[in-house]
Amino acid sequence: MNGSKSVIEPSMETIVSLCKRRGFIFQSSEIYGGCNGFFDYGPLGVELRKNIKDAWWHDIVHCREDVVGIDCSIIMHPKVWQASGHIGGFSDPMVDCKESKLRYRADQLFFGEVIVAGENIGYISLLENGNMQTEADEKADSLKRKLGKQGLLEKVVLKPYTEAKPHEYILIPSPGTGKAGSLTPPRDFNLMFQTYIGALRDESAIAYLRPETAQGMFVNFRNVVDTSRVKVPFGIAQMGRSFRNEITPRNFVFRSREFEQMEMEYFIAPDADWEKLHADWIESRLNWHKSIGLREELLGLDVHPKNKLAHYSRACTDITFKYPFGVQELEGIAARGCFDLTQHQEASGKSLEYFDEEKKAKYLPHVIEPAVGVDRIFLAILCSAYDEDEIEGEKRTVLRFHPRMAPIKVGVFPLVKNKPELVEKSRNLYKKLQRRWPVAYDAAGAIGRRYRRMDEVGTPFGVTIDYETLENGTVTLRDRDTTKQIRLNETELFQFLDEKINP
RNA sequence: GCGGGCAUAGUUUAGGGGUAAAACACCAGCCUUCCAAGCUGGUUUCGACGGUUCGAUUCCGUCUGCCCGCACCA
Repeated sequence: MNGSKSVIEPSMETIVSLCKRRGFIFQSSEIYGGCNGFFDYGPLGVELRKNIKDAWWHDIVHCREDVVGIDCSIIMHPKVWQASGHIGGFSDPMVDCKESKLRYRADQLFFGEVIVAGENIGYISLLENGNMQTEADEKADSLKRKLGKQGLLEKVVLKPYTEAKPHEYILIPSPGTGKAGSLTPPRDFNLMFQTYIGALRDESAIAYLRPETAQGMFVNFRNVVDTSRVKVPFGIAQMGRSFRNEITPRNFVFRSREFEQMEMEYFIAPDADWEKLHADWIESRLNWHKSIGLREELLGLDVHPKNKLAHYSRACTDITFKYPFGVQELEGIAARGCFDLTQHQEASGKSLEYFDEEKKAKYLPHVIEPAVGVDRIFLAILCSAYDEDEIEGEKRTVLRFHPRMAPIKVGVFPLVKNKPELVEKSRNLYKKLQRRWPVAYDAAGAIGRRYRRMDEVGTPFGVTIDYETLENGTVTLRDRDTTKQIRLNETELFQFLDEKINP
């Protein structure tokens, strides 16, 4: 009997099909053929999702003295995204080279016709720079010699790629490879989902769905400091939906266009030992993931090398998880310096400086940011919990969820359903349990079948009302992982469940 | 975004230019004193749109979705 630890590492196919079959996750808008990059959580999925979020909020906000929560609007002032850097390099039309896989800004990529003796013999292209005209004429000359053309070479007239005519896209060579035919037409490259505030589609009404929740904490830094008596070091936490338009959805809910983040900005003094604080948060977050049932041997750390850090980042370590499709980032813990507050202070013109009573000094705090995706944890929990074993020669599929995460905590069954006394007693117990936990009642089919149904959706406990219940009031409590049974009276049952289920 | 593969019931799959099938699952009933038992009955399927054809789920095209590489990304 396999009671303690999962050994199976399921395929994505297995997970996806289980999610569909048991109502954890459906494809969005499925009856219309699906909507790529979006997902719907079904009756069991919504419970698991809620358990993840509740656990995070409970452990990060309620169980700490130094963290408070906020909940910001998804649409914020467009200037927020200007200051954060999300609007910038990404709003211009882009050109991809299919061969070299390089991406260029269309307005920085120039091209020109090469005309010899009044006849077009081809095109040249180059990236914007100080002496492009000279470079262009050199390229034109070498093309002329390569093709062995005679006659007068005209000076190249350079135009940005944005002005190329549609028939020219396949004739213009890629600046990387020098070969024609691999450049795409200029395309708008949108990091963020764009929308309009108000009924009129006016340029001045452009707004964006947030691509991350973090900016909400920075923008509200002043408000929180002024109203909640927090003192550095302290954190502001938020969970909520974010949207990214530029990604390619892949790997089920791992990477989708609409996802839910749980983020915290932990503000510290500029002269604090940020490396130690960063390390503490990494350890604390790793332990948290273990506590909600992620398998230890599938968790890992990825320390980003200094030369690969984003410009606003001093250090970043990912907590990774070994998914069926590979080791991937689960949670990022970044030391972000004071980049964001500085940006918003400048852009808004409002002081975001914090006055430190102890130090008698004003400063912009630095920040440690643990940021994790709800959907990524969801998937990691499923992968950790999935197991197959054998009970008396029969194959069994079981989700070994931590009781705190299980969508349904207890299944209640009358041993047989054609004995009214058993049915009545179990309905009564079901109603009582229901007031405290999500529970399920099932009377259909043989008792073994009902146990297995509950195993497959990860219900940790089954309670069966049998003939002995009628005599002395005790019930059978069956454990999902071991399938062992014990007898308890009602008081003992509630006590037992309370200990196991609540953190 | 680029390249390749795939699309039949809730799931896994068979089939094939002429009334679409199996297993499991699910629902109802009977039976059942603890691990997917049995019996009876039942629900549900050719991703969408066009074309060829007397007739298309099957052949062709377009779209959508899914899977696998590469790129991008939390």
